[in-house]
Amino acid sequence: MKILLVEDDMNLGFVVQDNLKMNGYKVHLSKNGKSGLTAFHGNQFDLCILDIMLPEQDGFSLAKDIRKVDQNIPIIFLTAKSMSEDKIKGFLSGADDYITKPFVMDEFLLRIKAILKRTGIQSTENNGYYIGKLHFDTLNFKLKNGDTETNLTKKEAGILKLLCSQKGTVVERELILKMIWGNDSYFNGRSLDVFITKLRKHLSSDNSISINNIHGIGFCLND
Amino acid sequence: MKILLVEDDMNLGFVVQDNLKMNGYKVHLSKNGKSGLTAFHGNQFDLCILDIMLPEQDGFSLAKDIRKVDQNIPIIFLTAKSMSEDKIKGFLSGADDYITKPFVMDEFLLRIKAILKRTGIQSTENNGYYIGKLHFDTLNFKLKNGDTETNLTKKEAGILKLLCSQKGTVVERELILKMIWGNDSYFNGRSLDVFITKLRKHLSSDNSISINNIHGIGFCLND
DNA sequence: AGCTTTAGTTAATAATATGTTAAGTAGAAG
DNA sequence: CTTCTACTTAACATATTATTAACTAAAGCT
Repeated sequence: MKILLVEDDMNLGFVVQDNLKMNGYKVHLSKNGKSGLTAFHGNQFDLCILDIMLPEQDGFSLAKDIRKVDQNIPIIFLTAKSMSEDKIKGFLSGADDYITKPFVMDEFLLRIKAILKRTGIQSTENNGYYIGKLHFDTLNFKLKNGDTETNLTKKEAGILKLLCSQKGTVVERELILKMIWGNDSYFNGRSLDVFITKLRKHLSSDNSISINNIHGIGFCLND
Repeated sequence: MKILLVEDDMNLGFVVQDNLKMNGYKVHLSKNGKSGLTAFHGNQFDLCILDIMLPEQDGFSLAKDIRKVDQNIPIIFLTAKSMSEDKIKGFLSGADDYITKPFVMDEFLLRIKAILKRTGIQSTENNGYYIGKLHFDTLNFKLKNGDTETNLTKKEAGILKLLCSQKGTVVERELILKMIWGNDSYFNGRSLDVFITKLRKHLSSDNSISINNIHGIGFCLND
């Protein structure tokens, strides 16, 4: 049971992290939206806990970016007491909850348990994709073709996941750069091309699969 | 999806208005706070876009007046680059966002989409147009005629989108140049004409479609 | 008609974007 | 300290797209 925790106040962050660990959860702690998003792509989380007040990118906006990739992952927001309930509820989707700071840890743990139970029933966990006759195991970063397996690296898997989630339509370069690298500069851009080459090689065992470039826009996975 | 736009610079105002219309929003443009507020009372808007620097009443003050009537309507502020981030953030409530002038229209549209999604109002996204018996997929930059597809470039697609959004009426040269090239000063190049030629070729598979020139004014897409 | 401006088209040139391989780097693992 | 691994950067080859120039055609004006 893996949790992504994004909290800029490191003091609070460590306390929560320790508490969660003590209760059997694996926790990744990020201190801003950017590293949070990167972590999200490198791992398979079951739940996100996001502080709303973050430097640079606020929690709601981070949630939005996360939802681009995973529509179903539950998100719990941490809010300051001053924030009105109405306002918060406006941002919540069905899978979400929020808790007001300061909070009692026991209550927090109950909510986590509740929300995981709630979503555990309906969650159509997306642990993989079928691409042509290959199977992409997003959980273990593996590409399977019948009985042969290939291991993908974090970034390879991250990019492929993005492409899979939009199979058949264009995924813009900018989006990939933002999601996987957290920013967008010339050199990242070249790095992305290198990864595309690698992915093409990995996918070449089924030649009905292709990653097509749309010049000046982005890439599109087809099978 | 109705937007109230308050902007005293009419030049900018019209460009933004056209862009928004092109993307499926209904837009009311006011050039000062007073008429903006009047418009707000006479209509039901889903989003307000307010310039901060307005004659007489500034955007923040206008926002306050609007909030007296509707606490939840999202507001996006247009700010000059010179304004400090701190100062702006002081005025923002949770439902608000701001964007610095000059801005790229695409970014602006993304923000609007984001804020509308956040607030639960779903936008009627326009992913394509029918032109004669062709279909223009604006998401994937493709022109489809039955089973044959043509890829358009970014600029081709941009121009065609503009023409489609105003199908049957004239789109002024000036407007196209401003929207696609971002150049609202004098433009010597003949690039636009070259692109019109290219688009005509792309559309020639259905000869009921035509891009007509209105001498000295602009172009008009018909089918 | 004769002149001037605007538009249509094509081809050459310039500017950008992408594909690929290989060398460089930094951190983890041994 | 070495080795391995994932990733980044550099370098070069290609491909695609955009702009410009040149010429032709049409429209508007006196």
